[in-house]
Amino acid sequence: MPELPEVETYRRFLNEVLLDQTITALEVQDAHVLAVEEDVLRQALVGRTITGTSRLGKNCFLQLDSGQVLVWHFGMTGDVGAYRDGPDAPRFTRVALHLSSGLRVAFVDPRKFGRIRLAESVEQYRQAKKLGPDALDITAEQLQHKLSKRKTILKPLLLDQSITAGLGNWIVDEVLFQARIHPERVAQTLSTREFEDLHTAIQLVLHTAIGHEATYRDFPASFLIHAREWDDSATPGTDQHRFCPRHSDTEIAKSYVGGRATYTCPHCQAAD
DNA sequence: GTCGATGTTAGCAC
DNA sequence: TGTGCTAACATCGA
Repeated sequence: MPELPEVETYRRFLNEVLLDQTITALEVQDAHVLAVEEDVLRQALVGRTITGTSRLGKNCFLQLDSGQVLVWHFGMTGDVGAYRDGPDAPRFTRVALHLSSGLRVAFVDPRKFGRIRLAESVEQYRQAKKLGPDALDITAEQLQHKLSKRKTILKPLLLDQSITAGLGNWIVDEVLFQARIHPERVAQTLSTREFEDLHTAIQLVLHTAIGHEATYRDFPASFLIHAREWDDSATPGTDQHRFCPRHSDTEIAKSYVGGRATYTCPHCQAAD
C-alpha cells in the first residue's frame, strides 16, 4: 500500500538492516520487477556496501559505495521483508539481497507493479522522473505557486508526482477532507488561506501516518480513512465508519474523480 | 466467475 | 504545450 508514509516506514526498516552491509548475492525470483538487466544489476551490487538510505516521494534509495544508487519503487502492492533461510522468504518475494550479516532482504510485490532500478545519483533519477519536491518538504508558497494558475480540478494535480512527490490516492482524499476542500475544486480558485490549509493538512496527514508507521487502524478517529472499504477497524455489523467523523449523521460519499475512487464528506467539502 | 484496487505510463483527441 | 480520458500493466482477494 505504498504511498509516502509506507515508503518512509520501509526506508527506516531498510536503514536498520542494510546500513554498512555488503551485498554478497542478488537473488532474482521474478525478473519482471527489474527495470535494469539482471546481469548488469548483479555486477553493480555484489561486493558493494550500502552507505545510506534516502527517500523522495514514493521512491526509496539505497546508496552504494560505488556512487551508484539502487532505487526501489513499490508500485501498488510492494513491501519489504527480511529472512534468514530460503524457505522463510515472504510470500511474493520477487528479489532479495543477500547480506554479509547473513540476513536476506526481500522486495515483496504480489502484483508486480513495483520496479527496481539503478541510477547514477538521486538527482539524476529525480530529473529523469521529473519528480517535484517531496510532499513533506514543499511549502505552502511553493504549492500555491505551482497550482494557482491551473484551470483543472485539484485532486489529479495533487496526485501528479511532478508537482509534489509522495501523495497517493488515499492521502489526497484525507488531505482534502482535513482541509475541508472538495476534490473537484478548480485549482485556480483556491484562496491563499485555502492553500495554507492544504499545506497544513498535508503535514498533518503525513506526520500522523508516519507516526503510526502507516497502520491505518491506529489513526485518529478524526480521519476519513476509516470510511474506506478496506478499513476493518469498525465493529463488525455496524456502519459507524461510513459516516463523517465530524458529522455523525452525514454519510461519506464515494465517487470517481479523474478516474480514481474518491471519498468525501458532502457536508464538510462543499463543491464550490 | 466478477469486480475493484494504494501507482505509473502511454496513447489519443482536442 | 496543456488537458482529460482511457487502457494497460499482473494479480490478488472479496
